[in-house]
Amino acid sequence: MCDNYDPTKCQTVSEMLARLGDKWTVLVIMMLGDGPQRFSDLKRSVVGISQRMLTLTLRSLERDGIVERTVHPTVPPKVEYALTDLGRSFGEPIRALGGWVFTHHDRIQTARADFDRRNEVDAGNKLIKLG
Amino acid sequence: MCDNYDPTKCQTVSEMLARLGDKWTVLVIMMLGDGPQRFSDLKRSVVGISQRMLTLTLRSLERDGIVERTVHPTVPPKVEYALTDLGRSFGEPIRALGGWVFTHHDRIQTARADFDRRNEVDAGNKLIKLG
DNA sequence: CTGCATCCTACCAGATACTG
DNA sequence: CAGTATCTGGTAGGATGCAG
Repeated sequence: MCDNYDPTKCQTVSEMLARLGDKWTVLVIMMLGDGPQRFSDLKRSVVGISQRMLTLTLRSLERDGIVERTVHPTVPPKVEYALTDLGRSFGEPIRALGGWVFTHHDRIQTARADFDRRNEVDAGNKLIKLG
Repeated sequence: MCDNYDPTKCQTVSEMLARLGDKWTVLVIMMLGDGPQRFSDLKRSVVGISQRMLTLTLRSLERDGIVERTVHPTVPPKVEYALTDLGRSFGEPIRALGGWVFTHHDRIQTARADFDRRNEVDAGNKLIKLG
């Protein structure tokens, strides 16, 4: 894909893919798709995420211009996160990918089951050979 | 996204995203997009990949039904890897994502530069405060 | 409430050496 | 040629404690 393109851009593609690959990024983006959210709201809705990971994830997304951070200098502090235009447009290809997995979910599952079954058989054969 | 859907499928979505996130999967899929390739061909074309990682990557993709493995029982051994139909169709959303990054590459880069610049300034302010 | 710093662990990529 | 087996360093990420 990157053969006849700017290698710098391919670098960025890899980076964004790696970003998507981590456990939390997509979940956070999806949550923010419903509208701006406070830090603790996100912490609650993205079940299982640690404070640290939420902070790190949001920082990365903010740096890439996907998410916008707004601090209300009140006490107690209130910080809101929202998708930028860029972030919203990023959601589209992500959803496309999610959609693909949904439609092909069954084929993937059966492929895995078949593979695992074959491997068990192979393991059995190996045992026979060894015995 | 997964709110009103089968949680099992969402699990699969996460898994596939994680798959995409790793360093080599997408590269391998792209290489195979040009047609079937032997193990050592892939090793050569996917620059920097180790034997071990190539094996692992191909096994995962084979398990998910993305890649098909054909052994020719000759000597020396010859093993060919090819995309399945599922694999080829998987390429589409991936390309869509790659395309998105390409088109928005500049915005991402400037967002990052801005963010980093702001942070340097902040760091400077902190130092002033501390001094 | 938000978020940084620190510590600690488990896991994984990479290198190397060996096998059919 | 196409793998497997084993070791090791680096890192992602959770838990905890402190601060503004």
